Amino acid sequence: MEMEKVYNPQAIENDLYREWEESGAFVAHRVEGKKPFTIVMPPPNITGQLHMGHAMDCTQQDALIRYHRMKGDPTLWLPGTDHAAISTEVKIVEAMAKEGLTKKSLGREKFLERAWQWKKEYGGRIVHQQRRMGVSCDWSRERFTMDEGCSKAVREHFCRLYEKGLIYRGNRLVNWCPMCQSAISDAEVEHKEMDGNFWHLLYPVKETGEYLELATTRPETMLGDTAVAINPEDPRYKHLHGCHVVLPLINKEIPIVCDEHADMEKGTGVVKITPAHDPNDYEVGQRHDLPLVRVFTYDGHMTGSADKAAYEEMMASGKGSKNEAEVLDCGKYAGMTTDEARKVIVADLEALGLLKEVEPLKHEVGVCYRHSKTAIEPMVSKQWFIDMKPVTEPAIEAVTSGKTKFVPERFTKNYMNWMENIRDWCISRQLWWGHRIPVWYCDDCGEMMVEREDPCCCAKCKSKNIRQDEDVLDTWFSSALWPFSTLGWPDNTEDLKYFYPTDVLVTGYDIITFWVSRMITMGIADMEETPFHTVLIHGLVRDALGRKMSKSLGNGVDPLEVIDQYGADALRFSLSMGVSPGNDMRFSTDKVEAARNFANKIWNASRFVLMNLGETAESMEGKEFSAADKWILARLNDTIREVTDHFEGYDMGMAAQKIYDFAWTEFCDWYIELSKVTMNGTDEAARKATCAVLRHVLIALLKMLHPFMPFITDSVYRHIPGTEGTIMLSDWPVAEAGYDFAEAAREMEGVMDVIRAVRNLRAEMNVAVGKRAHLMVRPKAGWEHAMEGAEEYLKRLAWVSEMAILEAGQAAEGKTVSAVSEAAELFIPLGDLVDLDKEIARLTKERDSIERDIQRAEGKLNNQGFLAKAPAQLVEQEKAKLEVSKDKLAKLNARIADLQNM
RNA sequence: GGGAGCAUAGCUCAGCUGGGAGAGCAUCUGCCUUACAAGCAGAGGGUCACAGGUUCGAGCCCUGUUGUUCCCACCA
Repeated sequence: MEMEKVYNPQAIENDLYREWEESGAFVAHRVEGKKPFTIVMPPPNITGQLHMGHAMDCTQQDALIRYHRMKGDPTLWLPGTDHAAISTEVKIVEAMAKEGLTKKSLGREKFLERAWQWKKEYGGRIVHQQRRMGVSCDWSRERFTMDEGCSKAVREHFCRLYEKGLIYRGNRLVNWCPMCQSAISDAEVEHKEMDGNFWHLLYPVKETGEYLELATTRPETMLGDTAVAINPEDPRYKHLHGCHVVLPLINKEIPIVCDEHADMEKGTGVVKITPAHDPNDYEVGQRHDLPLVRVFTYDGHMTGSADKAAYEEMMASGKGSKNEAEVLDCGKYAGMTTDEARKVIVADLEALGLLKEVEPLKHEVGVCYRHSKTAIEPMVSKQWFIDMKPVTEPAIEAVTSGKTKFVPERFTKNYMNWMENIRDWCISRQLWWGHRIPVWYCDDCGEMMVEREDPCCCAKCKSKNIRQDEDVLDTWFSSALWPFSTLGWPDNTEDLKYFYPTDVLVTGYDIITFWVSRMITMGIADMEETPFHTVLIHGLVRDALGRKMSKSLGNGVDPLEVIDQYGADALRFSLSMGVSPGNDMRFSTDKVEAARNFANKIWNASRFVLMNLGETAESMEGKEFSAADKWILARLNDTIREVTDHFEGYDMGMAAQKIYDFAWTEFCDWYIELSKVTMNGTDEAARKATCAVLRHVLIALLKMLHPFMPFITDSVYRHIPGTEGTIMLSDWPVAEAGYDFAEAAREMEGVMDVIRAVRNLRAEMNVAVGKRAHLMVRPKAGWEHAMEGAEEYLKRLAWVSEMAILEAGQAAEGKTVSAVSEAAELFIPLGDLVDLDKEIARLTKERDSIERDIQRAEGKLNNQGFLAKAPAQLVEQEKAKLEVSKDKLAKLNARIADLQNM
C-alpha cells in the first residue's frame, strides 16, 4: 500500500479497531504461574455520552493496559456500565413528561420496562463511543451493574452485612431531595454559598412575659419548633430555666431547654429547635426527648390536614414506628411551597411585631448533586443504613499500611479525612430504577425477612400476604462491589481467583469519597483483601479558559467531533502529553492540533524509513555503525529506560513527553538528517548499517508510542519489512547494553554542536541555504577524532561546501566570521561580505557572556564552603567548565584583536 | 472553621532525591534543503507571586503573607 503524504486517520481507525477486536487481541487469558495485570474500568453511566473526562480516563487506562500487554503480562481491562439509579430515573421521567406520562400513571412495572429499553438504547451508545477512542478492553467480559451476576452480588452483600448486624432500618433525619423525591446520602449533598437572611424573631416567654430574641435562616420551619434552647451557663437566661415560650402564629407552648448546642457567643445565644428539619436540632431533640414535628411534605410543600390525617391513620393502624415524626396541619400555610411559606410567615410575624430585624447573610446551603439548584431539606424518614464504623477501620488500615497507595500521595489525606469522620451510609432510595432492597414484610404477622432468593411466603406464619420493600439501593451500593462482582463474586470463579485483587484503579479525584473509599471498604469486607494496590488519580478536563466543562455553560467539547476532525490518536496524545497526575488540565484544540501534527510527523518519518528500506528487513547483526548510528542508538536506550520508568511510576504524561522529544528532535530533526549522509553515500556496508538502525529505532519508537497512539503506530508497523502481526502484541522495547555507545555519542554531540554553531553563524550573517560556504575548523584538544569524521555531516546539515581542518595554532586565512563551540573553533571566509565592525560587535557580545560564565564559576570555586561541602564530582565539573570557558575567552580575545588589526 | 492544590516566557503548562531555568502555542528572521510547509533552520522573551529562614548553593526544603481553585465541616 502506498503511503499518502499526509496521515489520514479516518482511513484506518475504524477498520483497524474492528480487526483488533475480532482477532481476540483484547481478550484476557489466565496464564498459570504468571502475575496478571488488571484494571476494572470505572463504569460510565448509561445516561451519559462520552465526554472529555471519559476520554482522558480511558486514554490513561488504555496506555497502562497496552504497556503491560506488551510487557507480556496477562492483561485484563474489564469494561462495563453503571445503571446510575437517580440520574437515569430523572432522565426517563423527563422523557416521559414530554409524552404526558408520570411514574404514577405508568406504574412500576411499565416504568421498569421503559428503563430497560433506555438502557439498551443508551448503554450501547457510550460503549460504541469508547471504541472510537481505541480502548483495548476485554469486551467479552463486559458487565452492567444491574446484570444478573452483579445483582446477585448486591443481594449477597446486603444479606451478609445484614447478618453481621451492619445494616439496619431506622427512622432518621436524612438529606431529602424534593426534586428526586428521595433520600440521598451525605456524599451526595453539595454545599453552595447562597444569599440569605438572618431573620431575628421574638418569641414571648409564657412565665415572664418577656420576649426572647433568636435568629434563624429558615423561618418557615418555625411551625415545627418543639423547643427553644439556651446554654445552661448563659447568665442572661438563668432565670428562664424551666420556663416556656409560646410559639407565635400557632400559639403553641414549647419548653426552653438547656443545651450545649446553644452558643453564648453567637447572636443572642438563643436557638429555636426544629428536630424534624435540622440535623443539629435533631440531636438536641434526641437529648431532651423532644417531639418531632414535620411541617414539610416530601415534595417540598407545607403539610396540611390531609397529611395529618394520613399520619394519624398510619399510627392508628400500628404501622408507624415509635420514632415517627408527627405531622402538623399548617393551616393557612398548608400546600404552599416552602419558599412561599417563608415569605408569608415572615410577613405575618412582622405584622405581629415579632420580627425584630432582617440581616442579610451569605451562607452555605446544601443542594442535591443531581439537581444543583434544589436545596436539600433535612427530613425525618424511614430508611436503610449501613453502620460504617466497623467496616471502615480495616479500610483505613489498608491505606495507612500501604496495601493501597494513592498516586499522587496527597490524595491519601482526602481519603483519610472522609474515612476518619465516616457516618452511617443511607443506602435506600425512593426510586424504582435500581436494585430493589431484598427485604420482605409480612402483612399478617409483621415479620421482616432479608433473603437471597425471593421468598414465596412468610417465614414465620407462612402467610402469602408478603410484600417486598418498595425502595431501591443507592447506585454506589453496587458500584462498591464492582472490582469483584464483575469477576464473578459471590461465586468463586476462575477469573475471581486469578484476577482479584486487581492492580490499578484509575479515576478522578471527584469520586474518591463516593466510590474509591467504598470499593476499598467493601472489597475488604467481602473479599478480605483490598481491591487494588494503586489508585491513580487524575484531574478534571477543563475548557480552554479553565472552567469545568458543563452542559449548562455549553462549553463542553464532544470527543467524537475531535476524533472526526483530528483522529483518535491525536485526541489521546493531547490528553496525555504533559499532563501530571492529579492535576486538572485544560483542553484546547491547539493541543489537539499539535498532537495531530506529531502524528503526521511520525507518519512521514516512517515514510522516509520505509522508502529507504524497500523490501528489506535489514538486521542489526554484525554491522559497523557510523558515529550518527551509534549516537541515536545510545539516545534510544536512554529514552527506553526513561519511558519505562515513567510508566512504572504511572506518570504517563512524562512518558509521552519523552517519546515526543525523542521522536521529533532526536530522531527526525537530527538522526534522519544525519542518516542521509550514508544513505546517499556510496559505502554499501554503511548504508546497510544505517538502514538497520533506521528500522530498529523506528520500531522501538513506534512501540513506545503505541500505548498513546495505537492506530498510527500499528498501521505503520505493519508496513515495516520483517514485522509480523500487530504491534499491540509485540514486545515492549528493551535497552540493550551493547548499544550504549557513550564515547561515540559524546563525539557526535560535539559534531552536532559545531553544526549548530555554523547554522547560527550563517543565520546571523544572512547567508542563504543555497549559498554553500567554505568552513575551517580548528578542533580543541581531544576533539580531533570527532572533527575528522565531521565533514560529510557538516556538508549536509550546515550547507558547507568543503571543510578544512586547521592545526592547533594555525591561523585562518583571509576575512572570516568565526564561532567557538565546545569542540572546535570555526571560521567561514566571507570575503567582502564581512562587515568587520558588525563581526567585532557580535564577538564582543559573545565574549561578555563568557566572561559572566567565568565570573560565576570562579565565584563558586573561590568559595571555601563550596569546595569543602559540595560533592567532589561537582567541584571537578565546575573546574572543567571554567577551563573550557577560559579557553573560549582567550580564543575570542585573540580573534577580536586579529579583526581589529585588519 | 479544618485540609489540599495552584502561582515559572505573551498564553497553556513541565521541571525527578536541592547543583548553571524547559516544551508546545504565539511572535520575529530566513528557507518549498527530493519524509514531512501539519514542515526546516535561526532568534527574541522569565527578580520561577511576595517576605523571611535553612544551606557552600533554593524554582525545589522550612515559616509567614497575598491571590486563586477545590475538598471536607451542623455555625442557629
